[in-house]
Amino acid sequence: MTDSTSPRPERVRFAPSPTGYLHVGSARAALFNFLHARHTGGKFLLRIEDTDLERSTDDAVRQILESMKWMGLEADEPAVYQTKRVDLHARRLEELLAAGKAYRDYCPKDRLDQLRDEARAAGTIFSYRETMFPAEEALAAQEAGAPFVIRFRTPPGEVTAFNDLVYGRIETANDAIGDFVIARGDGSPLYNFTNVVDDVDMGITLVCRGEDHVSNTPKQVLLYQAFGVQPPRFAHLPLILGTDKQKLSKRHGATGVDQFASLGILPEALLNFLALLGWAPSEAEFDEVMTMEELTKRFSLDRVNKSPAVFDHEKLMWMNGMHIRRLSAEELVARVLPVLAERFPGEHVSGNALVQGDAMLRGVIDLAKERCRTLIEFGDALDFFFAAPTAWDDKAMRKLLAAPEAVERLRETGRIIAATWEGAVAKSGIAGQPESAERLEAWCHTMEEPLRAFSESAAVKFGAIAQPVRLAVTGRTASPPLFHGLWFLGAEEVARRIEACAAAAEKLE
RNA sequence: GCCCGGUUCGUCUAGCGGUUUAGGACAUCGCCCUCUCACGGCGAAGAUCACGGGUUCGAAUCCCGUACCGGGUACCA
Repeated sequence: MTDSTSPRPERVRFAPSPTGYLHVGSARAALFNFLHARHTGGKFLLRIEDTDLERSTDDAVRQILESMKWMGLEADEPAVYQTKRVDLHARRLEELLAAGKAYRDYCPKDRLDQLRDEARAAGTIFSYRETMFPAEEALAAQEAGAPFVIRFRTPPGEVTAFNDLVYGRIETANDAIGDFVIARGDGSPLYNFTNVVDDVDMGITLVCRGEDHVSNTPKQVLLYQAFGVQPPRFAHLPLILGTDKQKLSKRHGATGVDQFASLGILPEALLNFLALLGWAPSEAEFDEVMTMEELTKRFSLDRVNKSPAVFDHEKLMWMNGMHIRRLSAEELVARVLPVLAERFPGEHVSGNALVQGDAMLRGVIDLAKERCRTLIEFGDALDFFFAAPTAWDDKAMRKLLAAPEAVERLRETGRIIAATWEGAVAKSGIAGQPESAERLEAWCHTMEEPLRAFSESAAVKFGAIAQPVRLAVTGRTASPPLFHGLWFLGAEEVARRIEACAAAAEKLE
């Protein structure tokens, strides 16, 4: 069995241009490179392509680095900054010039535009050749010290091809490529050139990047040939689209890695989701929720799809919930705590009267983990632990507590809870802290018994007893398990909230 | 315009000439679990495999054309 991607340790790189935040499409390219490197036991490198001084910013560099770190996709070697390698680029440029593989082109811009227009009018592709600018004019321009660019002298008549790991063999006629510009008039090198020079210098063996680069690839292959080196292998990745099948952009919602972080998305969930956009393991049925270890083990570039994929935000949310539930209790607390601290500032988060200490916090967070799809949602689900409700769901109030006998039943329920409390503590062996889930469980059962009895004697369903209490205590009809919540809140607080709600119900109109 | 690429349930996908009444996942709907909401379990609905021609005993799978979508067409990356 020959596997084209597993045995040889590969040196790959992620090469973003720092013109903004890290887009999820780029993040996926980074991820695929990372997975491939790990899968083959190779190296994952980072190169900042900042040769466009107009658009590159330090802030973008910082932001990209931060996002990469957040995702855990850190490079195995120090990041390479292209602007710091001007000497190397200049040297390579001089080599090409000296070998006659590149030349100074003096054709003025308006002349170029004219040629382009002519080609378009004729319905053919425009590809520049040095013969298009008469030699004598070029000589005159040179002597006059006119501006020029440096172009690669593309061998005419040939076909340049490469075998893409994803798209297969792609052939391009050199005459459709033409003599492309590799350096600006001021001598600063351009993308296709620096890309090749640096990939050669960094010993890159496989280039994996977005599909928008396929048309650049033949030019790069030509450059590799000009330098007399074997081109790396190539793998291009299909684009990520929005729900309207257009290229994913800001108007589709979050597109930046940093935005997903602040939405309460776990990096492992984002990565897992992104991995499954355009790639799938070989089994027809498999658990889609995977760790990086599992992804690394199963990942293979030759199973990447050719067609673009729509970014399904709903599925990301589901996957995030799955990853939240798979986190250990300690890990979960560590992730949720900052969210809670920001949402409920001050002494409330740890050591206040309602939620005391980390053990309490941990217990309370655990109550919500099955109902939260993002870290942010923990704040929504647990808000009543940090402050008593100031208002109760109006629809529920009218449905549950409109009748005077219903309000009286709520008060009676409150009295039963208060009366049962201490006995339940004693019987369950639970003290001030939730030392064990078993004891808390026992406390809940002991508390539940007399309320069950009450519902029977009152000839109402148990829900008719529990729901009003839930409403009183949380302000809502949906919450984490009621009895667990009561215990964390404490007897006095529960009593206070029940009375406040009952009083409000009486004023209902 | 020209060059290149893509097209399987709403979405992500499995499928590489017969094992397919096209499998799984998200979302949707129903049932179960149940103090609510979730989680979990079970089930349903959902794809004339873009369309039209071929090749073949046989095609979602191979070939050609058309349509639609996308990428590129820079002294950007």
